[in-house]
Amino acid sequence: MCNLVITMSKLMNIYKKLLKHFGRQHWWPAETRFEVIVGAILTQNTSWKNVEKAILNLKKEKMLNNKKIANVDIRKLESLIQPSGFYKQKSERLKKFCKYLDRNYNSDLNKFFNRNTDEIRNELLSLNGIGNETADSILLYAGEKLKFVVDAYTVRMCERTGIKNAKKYDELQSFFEKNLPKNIKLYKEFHALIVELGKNFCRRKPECDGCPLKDVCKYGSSSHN
DNA sequence: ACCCAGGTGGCCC
DNA sequence: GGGCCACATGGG
Repeated sequence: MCNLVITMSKLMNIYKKLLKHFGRQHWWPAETRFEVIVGAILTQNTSWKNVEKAILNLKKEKMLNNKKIANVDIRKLESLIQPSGFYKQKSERLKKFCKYLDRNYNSDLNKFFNRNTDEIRNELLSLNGIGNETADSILLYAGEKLKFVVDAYTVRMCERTGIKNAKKYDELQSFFEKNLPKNIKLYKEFHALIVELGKNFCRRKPECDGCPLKDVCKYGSSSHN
């Protein structure tokens, strides 16, 4: 019981440091929840800048719409999302998702999300091209569900601060979900901040100069940098 | 000339 | 259940 309280405050301490240093991130950057879903699929192992170009192409062609993508010629879709990389598999997977949503929910995201979170999650995971992180990004940022998103930056941050040593997705996710207040806005902001941290400081080699977690990181205190 | 991006699935052992 | 690998574009 006492350990739980300590871990909670440690996590919130990290959150506060990140928020103070980077400010609010305003995630997810999208106008609709369908746009969130498209972005979540396109950004897999890809920089957001490239995804923005792809989404802009879809918008210019008025193609950012579930029924339209479900019925578009695959070559056309490939050419529009080409800047986001892996465009052949991404176009196929995106189209399959849209077809699935159209067939089973008449392309209605309200129907799709208006169910038990675990049920939606399992359904998302059953679709080709949607793994843990994409599914949870969709649940949290498009569906407003209480699901913490874990990514490679999260694993790295936890390892370096020593707050939790775990590599398995589910293990790390439940760690955050157990030790954080059940607050969707907090989940959204924390994940976004961890990504921002990772982009700036937590790369392969420790770069601790100016890092907001320097004083709680095993690389931050002495010999490194 | 590397290395990395807001990962995932397939194949092998 | 883990360790590789392909997938593709664009930026540092």
